[in-house]
Amino acid sequence: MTSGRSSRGGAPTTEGVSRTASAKAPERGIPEATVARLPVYLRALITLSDREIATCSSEELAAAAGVNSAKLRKDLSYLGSYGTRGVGYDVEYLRYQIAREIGVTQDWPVVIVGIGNLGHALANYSGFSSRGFRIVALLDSDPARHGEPLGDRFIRDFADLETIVREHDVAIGVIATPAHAAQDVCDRLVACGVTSILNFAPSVLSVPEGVDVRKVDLSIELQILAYHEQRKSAAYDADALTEPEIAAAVVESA
Amino acid sequence: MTSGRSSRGGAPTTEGVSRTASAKAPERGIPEATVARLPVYLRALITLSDREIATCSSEELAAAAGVNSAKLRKDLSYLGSYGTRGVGYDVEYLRYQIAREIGVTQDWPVVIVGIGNLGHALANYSGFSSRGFRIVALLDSDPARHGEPLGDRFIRDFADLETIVREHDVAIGVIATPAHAAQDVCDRLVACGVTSILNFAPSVLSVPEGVDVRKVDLSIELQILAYHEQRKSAAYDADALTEPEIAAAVVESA
DNA sequence: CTCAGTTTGTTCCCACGTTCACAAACTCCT
DNA sequence: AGGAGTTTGTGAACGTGGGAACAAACTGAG
Ligand SMILES: NC(=O)c1ccc[n+]([C@@H]2O[C@H](COP(=O)([O-])OP(=O)(O)OC[C@H]3O[C@@H](n4cnc5c(N)ncnc54)[C@H](O)[C@@H]3O)[C@@H](O)[C@H]2O)c1
Ligand SMILES: NC(=O)c1ccc[n+]([C@@H]2O[C@H](COP(=O)([O-])OP(=O)(O)OC[C@H]3O[C@@H](n4cnc5c(N)ncnc54)[C@H](O)[C@@H]3O)[C@@H](O)[C@H]2O)c1
Repeated sequence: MTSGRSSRGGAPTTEGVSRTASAKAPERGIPEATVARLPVYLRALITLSDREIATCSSEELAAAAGVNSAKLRKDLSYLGSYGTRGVGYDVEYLRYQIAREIGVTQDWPVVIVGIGNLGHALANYSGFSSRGFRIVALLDSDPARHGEPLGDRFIRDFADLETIVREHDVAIGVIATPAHAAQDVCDRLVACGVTSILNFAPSVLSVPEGVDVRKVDLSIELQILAYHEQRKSAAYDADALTEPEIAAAVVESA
Repeated sequence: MTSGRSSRGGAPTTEGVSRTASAKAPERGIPEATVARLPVYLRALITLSDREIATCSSEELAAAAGVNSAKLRKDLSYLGSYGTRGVGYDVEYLRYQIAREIGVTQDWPVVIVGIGNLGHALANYSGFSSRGFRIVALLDSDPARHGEPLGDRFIRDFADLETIVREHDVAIGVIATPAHAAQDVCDRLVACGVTSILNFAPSVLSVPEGVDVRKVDLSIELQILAYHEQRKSAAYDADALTEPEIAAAVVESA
């Protein structure tokens, strides 16, 4: 296999270059910004699919996904040429191609660690399973919680982690413990072979090379909103000046 | 002080321009990427402060925040010159300056709409109030939930939204309803005068100019992890096949 | 077949963000 | 005071991402 060549859109002239992808190695790598948008496109396509729409233009899909159509086309071009000029994209076909590229045609086993307020909400969340993720275990270190039924599972001892990860070949872990426990839990997950971590705790995790961490931080999101909110008020308040400049500005405007 | 120009990075020559901030108006604007990191620095500083550390270098603070020290210094330089060369930064002073810049020295009233699984977790979350955000109302459209006690509040009718927003001068709203209700809730929030929205529902919200929306989307985060996870396996699996080859591969594997 | 109309895939250019590297500014020791 | 050592603030190089614009590739009518 891998014989086809077929000259992809990428580097056209630099065919059988022998040097080992010096410095710049795009090598089928999709830009991170594009990867982050593919799930959005996928969701939009599923919506169109549910409405039994067979075909759509980049303009329509872009509108549904809330992005610029040029950006959408460029994003999709990284995956290949799945559209037809003059026509548009076949919804089902494109949907499958994006799902395959992201990797959600297969099922990903996931463990959740820390079943408190947030962990309970996550465990009850149906959007998990409907998008290719299967919760194989809910783990907590608190013995008082062990055995508690939740969704279609029971809360289990965090000490069982290694057994579970091995048994189900778990690659993705979710951390929903307090911040002070997060690094420790993270280390244990990594030690068991988990290589992707979604962290809800407000703490900076350090992991070895090859392990991906993404964080979801509510406080940060709110603080970003607060920053912009403050600037909106300041706009008519006092044109956003630093304190020392205020005096000077007053003089100028006079 | 200051006043002496000192040639800021921004537009130096375009001093007292009369045109209304045409097109490019950096005008003391802090880069978005920097704004997103300031809360992380703030958290790191609070940790240092709790440990009664009075001073820190950019190197130390950067390590605590999980970023490059050059990036940290550049980020801080947008706020002003709050460090001392040869010494470092005063923890308390810098902490206050960042908090002020973000706007968390004041208290921001927040409403949460949709008190289901996620809404309950958010309502119980202590990290809200400890970071300058005060939940002034928990709203749900389901009459069965009205009056239910939660944290130090009760769940109230979504219809009360306008009264509450006016009374508390709420600028920030959190949406935790199902996706199909999100746009409607968003419109109602905006109509009442809310200008910043944090959206947990997996849907694209459209808002008028001047309203900020940030989304937190668990599924997207997991799908991004899945993408990278898939590439990790593919690396030694089959060197990344092109589409036409997939069909062949599938046949082979059968 | 040809031509007009449509829509994709790609190129080009600009803006933004990251990192390096170094002068400027400070402390401390002699 | 002066010089060695330290650390900030920033200019410049580099890389990534976004958007306009257009050639290429398709459809369908005449
Ligand atoms: N609740 C929210 O809405 C919310 C929002 C944003 C972020 N967060 C963050 O998510 C995390 C969890 O929040 P929460 O409200 O669910 O807290 P919580 O205290 O309700 O739950 C934490 C759970 O983790 C368990 N735990 C503690 N140490 C553990 C360990 N070493 N191993 C395994 N389990 C352990 C505890 O037994 C508890 O059940 C916190 O870091 C919080 O800051 C929560
Ligand atoms: N539960 C999770 O862990 C989780 C994780 C990520 C994203 N989400 C998303 O967050 C949202 C909420 O999830 P959930 O699990 O809490 O769902 P849920 O069904 O448990 O709760 C939704 C709540 O919203 C209320 N509601 C419905 N329509 C409303 C309206 N028009 N106005 C006001 N309230 C209304 C319902 O009465 C219900 O109480 C969903 O969009 C979900 O996809 C949830």
